[in-house]
Order: sequence, then structure tokens, then C-alpha cells
Amino acid sequence: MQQLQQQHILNLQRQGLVPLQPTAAMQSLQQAMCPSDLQQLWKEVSGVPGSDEALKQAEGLDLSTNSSNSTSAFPKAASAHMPLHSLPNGQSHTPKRDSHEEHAGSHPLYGHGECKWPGCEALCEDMGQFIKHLNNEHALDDRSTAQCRVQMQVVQQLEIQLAKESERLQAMMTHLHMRPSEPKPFNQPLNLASSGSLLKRDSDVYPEGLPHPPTSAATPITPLRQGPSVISSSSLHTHSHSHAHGVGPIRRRNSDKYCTPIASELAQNCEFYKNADVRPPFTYASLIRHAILESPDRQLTLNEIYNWFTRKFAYFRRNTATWKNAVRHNLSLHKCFVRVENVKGAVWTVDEVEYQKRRPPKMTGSPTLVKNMISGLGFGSLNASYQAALAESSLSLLNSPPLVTPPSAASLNMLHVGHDDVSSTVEQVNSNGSCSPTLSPQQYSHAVHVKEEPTEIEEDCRPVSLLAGITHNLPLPSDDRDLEDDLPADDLE
DNA sequence: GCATACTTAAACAACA
DNA sequence: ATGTTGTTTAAGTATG
Repeated sequence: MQQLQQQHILNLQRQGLVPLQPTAAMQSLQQAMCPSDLQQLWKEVSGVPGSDEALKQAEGLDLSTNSSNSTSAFPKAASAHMPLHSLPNGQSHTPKRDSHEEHAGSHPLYGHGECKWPGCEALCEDMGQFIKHLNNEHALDDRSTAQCRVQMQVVQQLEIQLAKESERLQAMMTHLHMRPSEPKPFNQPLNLASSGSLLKRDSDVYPEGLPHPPTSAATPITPLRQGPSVISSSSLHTHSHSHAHGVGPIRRRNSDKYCTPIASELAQNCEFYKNADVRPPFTYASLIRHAILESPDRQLTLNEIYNWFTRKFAYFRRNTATWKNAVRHNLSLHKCFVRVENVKGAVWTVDEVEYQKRRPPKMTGSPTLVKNMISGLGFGSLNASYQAALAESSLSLLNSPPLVTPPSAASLNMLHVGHDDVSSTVEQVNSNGSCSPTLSPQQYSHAVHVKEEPTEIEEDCRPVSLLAGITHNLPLPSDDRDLEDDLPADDLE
């Protein structure tokens, strides 16, 4: 799949649809677009008379609505251009499948029996019917042109953003005395995996006393793999082994184990996850718990949990049978989820004690990480953590409201933090979908009514998490968000 | 290699 | 009869 994406990009570049140096070509575009911007753009451009579908697409423009069939937004972008511009072989606008597409046995605009043309979703039984549909419905007309133009801009904006972030990464690594192998070209992908290996090589130079990279030790796999960074052609081949597995179960336990701040991650990237078909790098259990704790009463019915999933994550708007089953399975399996009979019927609550129990104690399962944090000398798990940090950093650029985490005095306290989300949850994602810091960690946890046995774990976590919360919520001048500054607070989580 | 955690799939029962 | 909810088992994978 990554190869497909890579080739799509290469095709685009060959066709001149995607500038090889996007930043140079589009320097004037100062602001990278967030998903809402893109949606707005869709609305504007697709305001062609009679383009209801385009409007529809605008609603669902998500960089990824099509990823269910292994076609990321970018393959879609690429193919979307083809009818317009790329008829190199004199063909009609009927997309001529590239070799890789043929190899994949699919069409970027076709998947799961549906036309994946933005806003279309017409059902086509087979490829032949789809091709016919494509010729009929998506011919070279004003609407298609507009849609292609929009798609092009989407791609361009993402390229710009990517370039910016790559530059930032470069600067960060330079600052951290990690020799980047080569000065990266502007459109060099944000390659966290390779960053990780880079860190491996140079890990011994990780500056002592430098704030430790945040979040999970391992990569927040999914966003990296499926997210916007895939647009980079060169990033694709260097993804770590685990990334290369493509479809199938994605391991996210690291996010649990290594204190991934699910709350802050979600808060920062809520718009991204809402719009992009990217699997959140959290376990079902973490997500369920977060959903429940986020609710006003700290309790949700199963259906409400479902709704939370679909509301918060574009990813969970499809394959509903699968993940809903998984949700139910998790609810039943984990003792930390307690079913309570309520006036509403049965609701699910979280037993924080149990939730903590099911994980490795304190600084969850990564004594190495703790050691690293203390000594600043170890790097075994630090590499992965740093990858995660970079990943998170890159993720949040896509949409997140500016966040700051000024250097925290809690850096040592955090070593006592139990783990991730409980203590870290400060920026609460409101149940209405908006992100806002509303709940203190104490509230977050203690407000769970069902089981009110405070434990030493909770007690341990509480004060620290409060600190973490404080540091994590301070507003920050947008683009100058410094990883260095960001690390400590995330670390707390 | 093993234990553990996680995901996915599936069967089944109870219930509305 | 059907769909939802909840439980349980099993298999496969990743990780430490």
C-alpha cells in the first residue's frame, strides 16, 4: 500500500500535478489548511451549480474517506487529477490504471463496490460498471474540473504542511544534536520511522536534561502509516517493520503502556481524527474508558459509546460490525469496565482501580524509560518515545489548536505518574465534539461515581497529573510550538 | 520461546 | 423474526 502511495505521488510529480518543490511553488500559501479549511475550500469550489455531490463531499472531506480499500487520500488525489490533466497516452479521461494499480487489482477511485470519486459513492458492481460510471458521471465538465482542482489544492496544502514540518523537524534534530543524515529536501517526507533509526544511530548524544520525548514509546503507528505523511514519496520505504504490515491488527498497546496521553492526543488532534480516516493509536480499552470518563456522568450506554467512537473518529464510521464487536468484547473482557443498571438501562462505567491494575505498575512497564528520563543516558526505549513525540508533533500540526507546554517543573514528579490518560487528561474533549480544557484530572477520575475507592495509585497520580494538566494546557503561539517545550508535559502523561 | 496484551471473528444467550 | 446487548472462546499478532 505504501508503495502504491509512493507511486501515486511519483505519478503526480511526473504529470506536473504535484510540484516537486511544493514549498517553492506555493510559498505564498502561508497557512496550511486544517480539515475544516479544506472542507470550506470544497464548499467554495464545489459550489458549482448542481454540484450537490461536491457539497456532500465537502462535508465528508476527510483526507481518507476511501482508505478502507487501501487507497489513501493521495492516491485518490492522484487519480482525481487524471481525467483533467493527465492523459499522457491520449486516452480519454477514463483513468488508465498504472502498473501499480493493476498490480493492486483495484482502482483508486473504486473500492468496496463504490465509486470513490469525491462525493459520489455510487454503487458499481464491478470494475466495468465502475468505468462506465466514471465515464458517464465524472466526465470532463465543470464540476469534475472543480473537484479536481480542489483535490489538487488539498494535496498541495498537505505538501506545504509537510515541508514545513520537515523543516521544523530538521531544526529540532539539529538543536538536539542529532545529526540528520542529510539536509532534507523540502518535500522530504516527515519520516518518523527513519527519524527513529536516526535516533538510534545517534542516540548517545541525546542531551542530558533535555525534556524527554512525550507519549508512547512506540510509534503512534496508525497516524503515521495512514495519515497525511504518507504523501511523501520517500517516506514510504523506510517505515519500520511493524508498519509494513499494512492491514490487519494494529498494535497500540504501547500507547497504554508508555503513558500515551490519550486525552491530550485526542484533544490536540480531535479534528484530525474526526475527519481523517486514521486509526487512533489507542487501544479499544483506552478509547472506551476515555469516552466514558468524558461523559458528564462518567457513564455511557453501549450505544453512547458507539456514538462517541463514530463522532470522534472517522475511522470508526466504517466497518462498524468489527469495531463494535470489539467494543463489546472489551467491555465484557476487562474488569475495569463495570456495567451498572441505571434508569436509562444499563450503562458502562470505568473502575479506575481495575484499569490501573491491568497495566504494569508505575511508569507503566518501561523501567528503561524511567531510567532514561532520570539519567538522560539510556536510549533503548527513548528512541521509540521520540518517534512518538515526533509523530504526535506532526499529527497535531494538521489541525490542532496551538498548544504549549512550557518547560515543566514537574519533570521529576512525572516519574511517579501511574500512566497515561488518567493523569494526563486535562484537555477534555467535550461530548459535543469540541475540544476544550475543562476537566481537572481530579474531576476526571473522581467524578466516576460507580466505584469510589480511591487507591494509592490514584493518589499517586493525582497531584502529578494536575501539574501535567497545567503545563499541558497553556496556550501557545501557533507555529512556534517547540518540541522541546512540549516534551515535558507530555512526559507527564 | 514464552507470557502477556491486543485485535478480530464468531457463536451464543437474553432481551426488547 | 429481528436487532441489540452482553458474554465467551478462539486464533492470530506484536511486544517485552
